[in-house]
Amino acid sequence: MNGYDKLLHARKRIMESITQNIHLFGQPPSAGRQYSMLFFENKPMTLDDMSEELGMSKTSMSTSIRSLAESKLVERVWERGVRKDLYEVNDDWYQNFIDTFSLRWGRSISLHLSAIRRSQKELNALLQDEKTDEEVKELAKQDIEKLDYIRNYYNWLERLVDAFEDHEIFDIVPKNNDD
Amino acid sequence: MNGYDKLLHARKRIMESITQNIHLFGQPPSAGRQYSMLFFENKPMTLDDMSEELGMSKTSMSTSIRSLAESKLVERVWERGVRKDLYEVNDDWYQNFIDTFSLRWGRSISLHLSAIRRSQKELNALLQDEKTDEEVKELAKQDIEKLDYIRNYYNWLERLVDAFEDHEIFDIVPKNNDD
DNA sequence: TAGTTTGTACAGAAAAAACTGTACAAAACG
DNA sequence: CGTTTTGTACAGTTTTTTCTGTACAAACTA
Repeated sequence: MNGYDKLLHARKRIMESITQNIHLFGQPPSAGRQYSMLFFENKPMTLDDMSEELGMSKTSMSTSIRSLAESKLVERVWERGVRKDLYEVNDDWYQNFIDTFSLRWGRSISLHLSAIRRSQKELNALLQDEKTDEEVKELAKQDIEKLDYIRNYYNWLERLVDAFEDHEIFDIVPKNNDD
Repeated sequence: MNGYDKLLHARKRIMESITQNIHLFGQPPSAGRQYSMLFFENKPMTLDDMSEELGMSKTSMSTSIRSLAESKLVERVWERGVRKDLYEVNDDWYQNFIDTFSLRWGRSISLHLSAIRRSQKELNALLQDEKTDEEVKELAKQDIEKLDYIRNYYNWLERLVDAFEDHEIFDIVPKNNDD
């Protein structure tokens, strides 16, 4: 095995590692191969480049690169004289992590909080209503308590997301570690 | 609609919200229905209870409850005189979040770090070797630099996971918020 | 303007994940 | 000890996701 092959071998290990974990960023497998290829490629690539390099359809490249771009894992770049779309990796992995984290959990948080608000309103109405059975009232009380708990949890999660987004998190877990 | 139906309606909204987001905990949809049912049920349930209540196969209940238990989202409890396995939700949602977070990212971290270590070793060997082409050496240098960057990132992520696991995170994002 | 080139919409194929039903081993019971 | 109950392994089915190939609209070129 010559030097260049050894280099490729070392790269390939990392590429597979990335590919196997891209699902943590909500990306399909092909996006993982694509991302890891772009990571080692030192210049921006076109859809046709990627298609050829990975031996996959151009359609597939198009959809997965869009998914990667929406999650800000890759970026479109412009180069004079080049008509095709060019893409390269967004190389701030810390920010990538933060963006993905807020996106994934943020959706869940707002969905839950609005559901909780509505249900608590209904349950409170049930408590106020004198026509409601005592047993049902008892259950409603229990449910309201449970919803109070998870509402507090989601509030915490919301503040956690904020702490990531405004980089407060780096105060307790700093980036720089020279070990 | 009578009082009890209204209660169930309010519950159902929350249950669907939970079901739709259970994938964030790496759980299949059926586990979501199961979990949310257990959440409102005020006593532990057996596989047969769940199967009947959800109208799903017992096999399905068995596999998804195991998945939930492995992620510590539910717990097996014991009750005298009851032969069947009984399950109830683990109601510390903060800890659930932390456990899932560490599990999901922890796997990725150790996988990546070991891949990086190996590849960096190979690339360094390539640099030392006088038989290696200059061009290849140049590429190797670039790759080592890239791997240094992501190694630092994964070290950060590892410390982040630690900060969650030992609850340091509650220092900057405290649980108690009485709004 | 006509002729290319380029990205993506859409329909269908292939692969993966989720779920079901049967069968059976292990445990509990009497 | 034999009988019954209980959870799960496994094979097969359904559903969902991922990927491909064709077709076409928009953008660029000359």
